[in-house]
This record gives sequence, C-alpha cells and structure tokens, in this order.
Amino acid sequence: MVRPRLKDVAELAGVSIKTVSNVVNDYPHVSDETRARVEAAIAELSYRPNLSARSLRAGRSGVVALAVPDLDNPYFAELATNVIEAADRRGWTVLIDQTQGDRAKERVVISGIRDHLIDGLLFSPLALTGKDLAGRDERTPMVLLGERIGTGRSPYDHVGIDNVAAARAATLHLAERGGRRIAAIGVQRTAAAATGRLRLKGYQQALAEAGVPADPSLVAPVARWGRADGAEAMSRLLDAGAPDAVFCFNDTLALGALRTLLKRGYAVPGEVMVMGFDDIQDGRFATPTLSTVAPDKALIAQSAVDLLAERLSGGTGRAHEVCAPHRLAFRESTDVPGEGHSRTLN
Amino acid sequence: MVRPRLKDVAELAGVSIKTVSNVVNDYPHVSDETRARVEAAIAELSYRPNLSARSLRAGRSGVVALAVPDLDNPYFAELATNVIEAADRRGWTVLIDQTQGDRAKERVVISGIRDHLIDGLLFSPLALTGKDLAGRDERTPMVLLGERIGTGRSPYDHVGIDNVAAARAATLHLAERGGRRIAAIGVQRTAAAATGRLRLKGYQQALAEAGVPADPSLVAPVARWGRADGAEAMSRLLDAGAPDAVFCFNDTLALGALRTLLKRGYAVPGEVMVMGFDDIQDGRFATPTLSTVAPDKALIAQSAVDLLAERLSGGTGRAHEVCAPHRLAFRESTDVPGEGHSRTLN
DNA sequence: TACCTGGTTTACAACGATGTAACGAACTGG
DNA sequence: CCAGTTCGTTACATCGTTGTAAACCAGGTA
Repeated sequence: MVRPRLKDVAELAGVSIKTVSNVVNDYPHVSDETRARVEAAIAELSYRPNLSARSLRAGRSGVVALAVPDLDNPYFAELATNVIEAADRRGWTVLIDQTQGDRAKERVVISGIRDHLIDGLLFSPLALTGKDLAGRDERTPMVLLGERIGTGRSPYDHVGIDNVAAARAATLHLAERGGRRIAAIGVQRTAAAATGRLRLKGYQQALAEAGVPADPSLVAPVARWGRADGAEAMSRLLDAGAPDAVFCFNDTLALGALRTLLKRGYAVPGEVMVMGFDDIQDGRFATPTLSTVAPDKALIAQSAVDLLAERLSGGTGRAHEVCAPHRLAFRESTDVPGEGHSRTLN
Repeated sequence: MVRPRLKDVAELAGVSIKTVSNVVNDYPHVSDETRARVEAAIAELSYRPNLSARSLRAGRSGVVALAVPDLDNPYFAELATNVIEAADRRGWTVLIDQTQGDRAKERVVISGIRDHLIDGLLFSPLALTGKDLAGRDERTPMVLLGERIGTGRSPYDHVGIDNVAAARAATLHLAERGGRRIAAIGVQRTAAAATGRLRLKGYQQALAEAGVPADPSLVAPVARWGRADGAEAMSRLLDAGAPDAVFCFNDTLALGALRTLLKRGYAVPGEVMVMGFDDIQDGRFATPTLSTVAPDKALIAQSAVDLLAERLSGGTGRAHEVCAPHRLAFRESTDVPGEGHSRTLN
C-alpha cells in the first residue's frame, strides 16, 4: 500500500539499490538477466521514482512556471496552451501562476519563493516596474513575455512583438478603408501598462501618417482589458459622438465594443469599423468576424521555452531579445464593401 | 552566487543548522536575540528553502495537478482559473496537464508517472473508460471532474452537475418559447463521450415531455466541441431543413452555430433560437447574447479542492459524489418578443 | 549545595535517489 | 600463467531539510 522505493525493488529482485537505479536510468552495463529480474520487480510493485528525491539530487525538477495575469483571458489561455506544448516537447511540466496583473502578486512571483521547485520561469507581467525587476536575485532563469519593462538594458531574455508597428499597421488599415474619426480603446492610467502605451503610439503615428486628425476625445481609457471594459468604453465614445472606426488594443476589448455597437444599432463595418489585437479564437466566430493583429503565439511560446532551455544548459551570454512576427488578419469587421478589394487573409 | 543552504545561513549566524530551520519554520522556542541574528543572515544571503528537499523530507510537495483536455476551451480555462484560486487559498500550487481529450495521454495522467511530484490530482477526463480507471493504483488521491466514468461504483470522489436535468430544462425552455423543430448539436460517435450522451438524454426527455416530435435528422453529430464543429454542424442542419431552435451541448458549439446562422441570414432568435451550455464569458458578449446553462464553476472548483484536501488529510471513507448546482441564463438568443415575458437572469 | 524545571540549542538520522570509486570475475594478450 | 583490461555490480557519500532525542543553561526549590 505504501509507495515502494528503490530499496523495496532491490530486495525483491535480490540486487543492490544502485543496480535498480541503473536499470531505471537505462545505464548500459547491466546484464540482460539482471535487467529482466529488476524490471519484473518494478512491474510487480509498480514502482515509480520519487521526483522530489531526484530533483534534490539532481538540482533540477523538470518543472517550469508560467506566470500570467489570468487564464480567463483567452489570449493568455491560448498562450498557455502553446507554452505547455512546447515545454512538453522538452519533457518539462508547467506550473501556472495567476497574478491578476496585481503588482504585489507579481512581486511574489519574481521573489524566488518557488525558486527551488522550478527550474525556470516564464513571466508575463503587467504591473511590474523596472525597480521591482532590478531587485530580483537572478538564480532561477527567467524569460519575460509581452512588454519590455523599464528603460535600460534588462538582464533578462525577452520575447515580444513590435507593438508600435503592429498598432500602426492596424490603424493605417482603418484609415485606408476610409476611417476619418478613428477611435482607440485601451489606454490605461496606471504607471505600468507599457503595452497600452506602445499601441497608442503606433495608433498616433498612423493617424499622423495618414493625415487623419488626432482627436483626443476619441481615445478611450479603460481600467482593464476585458470585454466589459470594451463595451463600456464604446458606450462612452458613442455618447460623445460616434467614430467611424475603432482600434481596440486587444480582442476582448474589441468584442465588448462590438457588442455595444450592435446593441445600439450601429452597422459594423458599415457605420463603424472595428479592429482588435491578439487573434483569439472568439474573434473568428463573432459576427461580424473580427479583424485583428495576429501575433504568432506558437512561435512566442516556442522561443520563450527555447531561451529558457539555453539558460538552463548554462548559457550566460547577454540577454536575448526576440521579436516575434505578427500579421494582420482582415476580416468582416473592417470589410467595407466597395472600398478596394478585401484582403481577408483567413 | 550559488544558492545558499541552511548550512550557509547557520555559519554566517553562528548557530546550528537546526536553529536556522527552527527560525524558518516559526518554531516558538527561539530566543529573540538568536532569531534576529538568524533572520539577518537569511536576509543577507537571501536564503530560500529548497522545496525539493522539503518535499522529500515531508512526503508532500504542495503541488496538485489539474488535467484538462485543453485550455483553449474557455470552459476549461475558466475552470482552471477557479481551481488555481481555490488551491491558492490552501497554499497549493497547480500544475496543468493538457490531454487533448486523447485517451493515451489521459492514461499517462492516471498512470502515476508524476505521483511523486504531486500530492493529488484533479482530473477532467474525456476519453477514459472505466477499465482504464480500474487499473490505476490508488496511491495519489484523485478527484474526477465532469462526467462519471464507467457504470459501477467508482472509488474516486467526483464533482459534476446533473447533465440530464440541465439539458432537459434547457430544451424545455426552447419548447416553451415556441420551438417545434428543436435541433441538438453535440453528440459524438466515440464510445466515451458520456457527457454528450447525458445531455442528449435530457434533450430527448424534454421533447417527449413537451410533446414536440423527436426528429432524428435534427440531431447533429460532431467530432469535437469547438466553434468550428458547431458552425459546420449548423450548416448541415440548415441544408437539411432549418430548425426553429438549437440546443448546443456547449457554448463554443453554440457560438459556432450562431455564426453560421447569422452568416446565412437567419434571424436569431426570430427565426432560430440558440441555447448553449457552460456560460462562458464570450456568450455574454455575443450578439445576440447567448442563453445557456450556467454551472457553478467556482463551486465545482472549490468542492474538488476540498475533497482532495480531505483525502490528503487522511480521509478514507467511501467516494463522495458532489452534484454542483446549475441555473439557466436566459439571454437574447432565446428571447422571442411577444412570447411571454423575458426571464433574463443576467 | 544538590536537584529539578523548562526554555533553548544541538547532533544525528532519516527522506529516496544517483555519482563516484572500488570491487570481483571473466576475459585478453604476451 | 600473470598483468592488464573490461564488464557487472556494489558500498558509500551526498543533495537540503526536518523530526527526535538529548545536551545545555539558566533560575527556582528543597
């Protein structure tokens, strides 16, 4: 009933503990006969190695942590899926932390409390400042996902996308399709919120470039990036005078905005075009389907895992910066009939 | 640079290893002066206990595994969120396994390969059979989520909902609202797929009860329960002669079906009503908003964690069966104007 | 002074696995 | 026939932590 140890197997097979260990670890110099006897004993007791003991001995656990704000958010859920798959390919197990984008919780994550349980950390922070990061003791390798934090050169590997360029391209698309009053939903008042700032920057660049007037009243702030926030922000925008296009800083905001528009009787894309960011599954099945910026999530996850693997195998060079590619997915929500051909990509 | 151990702290503080351990573990009989010295040393070296060593010693790791088919599916993502929160309240960390609903992977999960890393397992299987379960050696406590597996009395605690009753209520609602050709999307041909069978049963019961003819051609099978499957199944149904209502066995199927309906020009709920199951966030922001069966996910997660905790603290009684409550959320997708008052709950 | 009491601290042995070094036995070659 | 090699196996120490039991040191009591 109690879990068998190497010792139990050894006694049953009539060999030493180490020989059993050797069989378990495929050590080559074990005679066929001994190996067979040991394997039989292992099967009989259904022995499983104790991973805690192994980690202790090896100094490795085979577990990496993924810290994200919230799995409720489909973007992070999809990212987590990809991370788990990539980790699986390396034989790693993924342990998930939810920070709720809360600075205190994010600090706990980097504090190293779990450092001895995990071999590495994949971290997608929202509220952390450069100072928080600087205070970290760097014993457990960490790869940052999403936005770069702080200004100076960070000692941490980082995987992200070019938010400014992506937002710029998305906004330009709206302008090309005839948007003259292009709103933006997603700026946040908090000090951290780097991603929002970058996307705002891209949005502003695009307006300037396209010669579309930048109206500050068309920039709608939100508390968080959920559907409800998008819906509410859209409501405010409409009350203040309807825009003819909206660039939302992520897809859940966009789906919320879309909901408000349709509920209040606006035709999308006829009267108002909507563009999102992230390419979550929901957007492909919304009506109208949601145009969006599609970052390569699989590549982001794979790169992050690869970077971590490199650090784990002793890589000590300076921090790597990976900028994952993105593409624009033009779907129905920006597909104005008669305005040029539809460049729907999928 | 290397991680400090108790020994290093002890040397710096000029005390024994055990005293440091006592300080770390809040053992009461340590003099204030010693405690202060030790704490200073801990801070100076920024010592963190090695959790692998602790687990080895304690026989506990503080880690539980949650095995679900796929975090991409919002239902499981939301469930995972709740589980992580509930586990957090007990000081546990959650490690996530994705099985893809694949029987081979599900068998690996129960095989106990990780038994020594985790204290317990929360498992939401899709493809597993009673036989697979019976072969498990029961050393690590496991709580099953979702459908009951096999026919006989299972030795495992289980948390689920009354699928038959829920599906029946959902279908009755469609009938009350005037549905006469009520379709169902979600039966699967695979042997496992117990959940689908139960929901089908509830659907059929409701039809009989409401005196609505049961037309087998209105029951649309699908391969999986994703949005694309729902969209495709709806397409087939429409081709064969449009129903006036559809009960989808989960919300992603429903969102897919909704997409097809709107794309092909059907008014929802005017011409076809749509009902889902799960109450995922997306449904609340779809247009029209999606009526659905809302299981109490927080309670499911909490119960599962509680049951596991009980087993971990030595509880050995017979298996518990928890049937979590559900309610119906009536939203726009079944809200036929003029057909009685609208019982929208949220 | 000798003894007890109770708080404080310590040495030691586990927890289960694996790397190291060393052992005996069976070969090889000179 | 013996030194040298290879193969299979083993004893031992170790990873970092904590429970146990015992040692130590006051202060109080007899």
